Amino acid sequence: MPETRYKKDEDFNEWYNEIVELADLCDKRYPIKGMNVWRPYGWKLMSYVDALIRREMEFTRHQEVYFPLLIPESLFNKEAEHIEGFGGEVYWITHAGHTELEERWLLRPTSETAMYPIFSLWIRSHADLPLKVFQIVNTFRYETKQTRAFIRVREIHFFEAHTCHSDFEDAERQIKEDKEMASRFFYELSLPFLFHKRPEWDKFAGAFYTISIDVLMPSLKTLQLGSIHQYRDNFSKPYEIKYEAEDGTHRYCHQTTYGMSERILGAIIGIHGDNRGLIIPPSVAPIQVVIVPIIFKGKEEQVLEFSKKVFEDLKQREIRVHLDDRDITPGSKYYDWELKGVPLRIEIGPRDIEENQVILVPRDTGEKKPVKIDSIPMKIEEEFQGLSKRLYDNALNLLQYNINKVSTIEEAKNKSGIIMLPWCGVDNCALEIEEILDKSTLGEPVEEKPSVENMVCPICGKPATTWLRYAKTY
RNA sequence: GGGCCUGUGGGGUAGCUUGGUAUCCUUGUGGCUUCGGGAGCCAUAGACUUGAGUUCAAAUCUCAGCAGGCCCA
Repeated sequence: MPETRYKKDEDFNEWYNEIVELADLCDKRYPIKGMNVWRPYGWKLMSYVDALIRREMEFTRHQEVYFPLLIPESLFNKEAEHIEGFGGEVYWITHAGHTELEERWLLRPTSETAMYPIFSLWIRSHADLPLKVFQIVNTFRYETKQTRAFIRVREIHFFEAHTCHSDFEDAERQIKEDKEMASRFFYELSLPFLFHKRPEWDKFAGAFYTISIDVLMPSLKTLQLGSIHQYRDNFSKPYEIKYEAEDGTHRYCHQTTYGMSERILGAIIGIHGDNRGLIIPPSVAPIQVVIVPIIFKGKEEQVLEFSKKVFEDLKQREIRVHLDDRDITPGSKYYDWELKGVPLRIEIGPRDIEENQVILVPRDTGEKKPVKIDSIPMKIEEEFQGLSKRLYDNALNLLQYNINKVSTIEEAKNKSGIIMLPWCGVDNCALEIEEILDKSTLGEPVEEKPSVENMVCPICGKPATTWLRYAKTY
């Protein structure tokens, strides 16, 4: 039984490295660290993830824009904390052609500083608010640490939504909408996640507060898949994004952002995959159904014709279907498509044609199910839902099983995965816990807030004000 | 930020200690027979990470760069 050289549960890191290239997602041979080539299959997968994002953006009335890649240094420098936060990982352009530039330009590490001067031109009155735009672009961060395909890269495939509001309350409503959006979106991808209010010392550079979206990888490290930021008026002041209110006064906007990246692929690969390859949720699978004809000598025509009929029918129903008529053995095709994570396979051989049926095989269970020709579309729908549900449930088990709610350092030391401890609210206490446990702070739980009544901070012994989660992170 | 390891056809490798001849598997291409879980045969193509040094001679030894992987902060 051919499987990956490295096993997922034995050496997750190596398994991950192996599979991203085997499955034709990317090519890591490009000679710049952290800049990988997207291969057609990987890019297609990303584009379906993007399509899902665009659908959510449409649904929540955001408009797509595209801002320039280059930002002049003077614009970037307007917000002090922001520069501080990103300064060390910015790529600079100092020359153009044969001349040295008078003012340096930088490659966007994110687009606040490109967008906001323009927002200040666009927004005149309260009638222009809320402004809700997004873009899906490449951003650049000079990573000095170890890079990893889709998880830590230097050229990031980045989704960023930016909104401007008349006041703090309206910005808060936006954040509520973002959270609902995230819940729908990640459910479609069968990825259970946790929201965290990030600690003061780890929030986005310039934000009032930051909410992270974290998933748990099988390595028991968490992977942050998204960020939602409340900026309040931290950016609108330096960038002068003001509007005239109904009463004629001029006020600064309140802003939010929501960002995600190709790390979503990292999570899909890492969480759903197995030792045979990827398992891609049907919602984003480049190929949702692959048809493998079983061709016997003397019956080639018959089998191919029948297969084509099924293919055309499914195509008309807007199922992303592929007919694999390559001249290689069926078994070889099975392995191929399993590696690429196609959620459903249909086998069609002479025996099936006689029975007026096909064989349906879901990627995760591998169970072969005969299905009468008329009920194929219905069964496919059922199998898609079944597969998505199984992926979700497995991931949810992994997550829930590895959240450890404890009250003392001693208990915490014996646990792996995500640790929950009571916290008094003082930064230094949490930082000390990070040190002792050798984990990073994820933040406070956001959705469900378990009671901390009678709980004390395990460091200083003072009454706890909240729970705080810690984990090893990517 | 610090430390360790690695770089050989498209992919995976042998060879490196002890300098001289590059091994095997897979893949690609053309052909014939096959096809319900990686088919067989024949023919054919394809590599020593880059630079400098040592040497009659470097895949092999030394140094540096680039790239990849691991561990620690």
